[in-house]
Amino acid sequence: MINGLSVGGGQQVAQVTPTGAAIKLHFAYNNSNNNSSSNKNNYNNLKTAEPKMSNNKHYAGRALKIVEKIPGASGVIAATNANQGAGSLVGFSPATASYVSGLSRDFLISRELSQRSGDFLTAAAKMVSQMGAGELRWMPMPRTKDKPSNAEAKTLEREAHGSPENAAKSALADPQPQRTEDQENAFRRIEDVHNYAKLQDCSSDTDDEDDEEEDLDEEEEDDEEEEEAEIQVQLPVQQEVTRIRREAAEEHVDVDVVTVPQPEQDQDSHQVEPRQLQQDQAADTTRPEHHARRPMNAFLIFCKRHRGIVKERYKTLENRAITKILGDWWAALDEQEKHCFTDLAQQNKDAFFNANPNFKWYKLPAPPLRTLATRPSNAAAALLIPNEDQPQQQVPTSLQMQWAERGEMPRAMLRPNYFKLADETQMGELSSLLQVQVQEKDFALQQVLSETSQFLSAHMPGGNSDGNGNKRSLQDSNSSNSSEEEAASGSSPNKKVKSSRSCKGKIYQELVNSGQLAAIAKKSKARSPPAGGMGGNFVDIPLDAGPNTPPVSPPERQGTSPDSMQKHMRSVSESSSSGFFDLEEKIKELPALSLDAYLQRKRSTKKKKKFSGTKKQRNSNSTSGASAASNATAVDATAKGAVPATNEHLVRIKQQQQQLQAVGSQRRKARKESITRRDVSAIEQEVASILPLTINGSYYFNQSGTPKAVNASVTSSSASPPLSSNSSSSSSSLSSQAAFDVTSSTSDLLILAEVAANRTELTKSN
DNA sequence: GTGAATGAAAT
DNA sequence: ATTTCATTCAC
Repeated sequence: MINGLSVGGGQQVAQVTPTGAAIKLHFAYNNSNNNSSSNKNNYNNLKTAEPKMSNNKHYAGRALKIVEKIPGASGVIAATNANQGAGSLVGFSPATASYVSGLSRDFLISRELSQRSGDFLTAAAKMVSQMGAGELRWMPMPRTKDKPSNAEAKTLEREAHGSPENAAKSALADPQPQRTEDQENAFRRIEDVHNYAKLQDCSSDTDDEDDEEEDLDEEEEDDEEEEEAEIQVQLPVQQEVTRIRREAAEEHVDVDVVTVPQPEQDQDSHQVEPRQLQQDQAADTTRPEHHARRPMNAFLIFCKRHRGIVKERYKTLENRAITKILGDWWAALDEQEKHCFTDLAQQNKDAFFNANPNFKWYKLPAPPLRTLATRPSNAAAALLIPNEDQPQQQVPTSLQMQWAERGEMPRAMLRPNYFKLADETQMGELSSLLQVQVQEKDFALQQVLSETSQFLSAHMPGGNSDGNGNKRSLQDSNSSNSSEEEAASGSSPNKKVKSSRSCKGKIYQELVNSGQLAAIAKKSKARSPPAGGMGGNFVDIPLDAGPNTPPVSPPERQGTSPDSMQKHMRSVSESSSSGFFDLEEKIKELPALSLDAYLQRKRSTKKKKKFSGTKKQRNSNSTSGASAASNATAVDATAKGAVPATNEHLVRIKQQQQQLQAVGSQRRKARKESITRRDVSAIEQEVASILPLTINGSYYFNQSGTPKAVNASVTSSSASPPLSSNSSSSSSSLSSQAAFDVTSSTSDLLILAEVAANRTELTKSN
């Protein structure tokens, strides 16, 4: 049997929008684990089912999909008909193609149904014959999903039309169909579809469709019960099927193609054609429509810009703790300081909405949560990892993010594609159509690419320079898809270009050459003088400064640093793709605020507060009690064991801390229980238990005590003067403050983090 | 209440 | 493999 494609494999869908002009191809790769093992079974017998249609009119816009499954290949192919007779595309995944002996390896066909029905049919017939009717499936294109929970789009099948299909259906349904009949039926179906397409004139299904589709979402809602059973059976399969976006309908011209690479696929496929660009765009296929992500607000931008900085300094802090610090830091900023962030946020927002006029803050079913894997950073990482020399940890690049948005995109990038159009000869109008549509956008892209290619050829003697800028560009384009904006709006669907890491350098260079990066390059150079001495709060921190990655000197970046390259690339690509608003880049460009300045400020604030007497106490009750314990200063203890460097650091922090005190934001909510074991609170507790800290001028007490077994080392540490040398030590107020917020103040956090870190190290050493 | 970024940790 | 968390902000 054809066991199928791994469900997890990939999904590919070709969709033609009703309007003649609009052709939408969607290939989605289904990353999500395919859960149900049952899927396999389902695949084993592909059946053709008749799609149900509640309304013809709805149906009108809808294309039928033929889904095919190939052993070993996860690909699903869907063919849709354009009702209007515009064109329908049928895509065969390479794997499929190969599978079908009769077809050429890369056989992808797209054509207008009406005009080239013959070819289409022929191809279909071949497929059928090869695969057996059982393997063909008709599917409606609706993008409905039944539940948000199911990330995968589920396609409901609907009746294309007509009764005749039932027979066919039943036949097809038969698990062990006989070839001839099945084939016959399949063939017939195709024909019907074809005819239907011709007849139908759906002018536009857009809005209506949506509604309709929603209805469809509920499987059970369909009137026809009869088919229910079968549908359900197929359901799993359907799930796998990529959801096609309807958006295309809205945008007639828009061509959206998403390709999902299949593992096996060969590479040669990368073609330089515009389509790939398109593919990028569609990336998220699986996702619900609005996949554009909300624009980041000022704070998030700030976080993005500074998280790495904070993290670098407090390596041991948990991300959440860092977030807290960032929050606090943010709160400490004054309007002016915030201005650049707020301003950028606003710009971004404007650009975003510009690009995605239809974006709704709250959209339909919320898109499935992004999983770690799908997260921008991760996704990118995954992609990049293979080659990456340097892990890019820091700020997820915009590319990553974008990829993440699209989810599957990355893979697509990696594996060049899968969805190719058939030979141009065969493609006929399709390609021209695509090109036309894409043309404009591509143009800009092409320019950039060409530059890049030139650059490459000039500078990269290595095999890279294929001389064909296009290719490269195409690849790049695949990956690229940038900004959210694009995704949703489709405003610049085609353009997004992102390069896979291999091209980073090139891209970067391109950008530089093109002048887009010039500004950046300059900046970086400017920054190069490490001396940090900018007086104000702003610090020159290399953008990249990530916890692990040492700041990259400008030269490096330009030259070869993969990371930097990547980032730049990204930004470049983004910018080009997204209408030139490159948030990522802009964020990088933003001056980093000085953490020290912030700390300083904190101190002073604290002092003031101190004087004032009570501070805010927002503490929630946290129980974390630190045991009263000893007086030894934690710091010292830790210091001993700890790495020297850390020590100093610690000390410094202590001091700061002492002074800092006041800052904690009042607004913070009580901390929720943390799930993490080693979460900040835990750290705090430990620390507390171990050392009676004076934080923020007050001592922490534990109420309940249980000092945790502290490391011997720590304990052992002699009591040395309290952290603070100064005022803090004092005391103060044991009492009231004693209750420190569960969420320790940021400053406390910092200290605690240090301590914890040291402690950890000590432990290790022990 | 949601999700935008982030990434470790929990599930 | 997914969800939680911690933050702020805009809806």
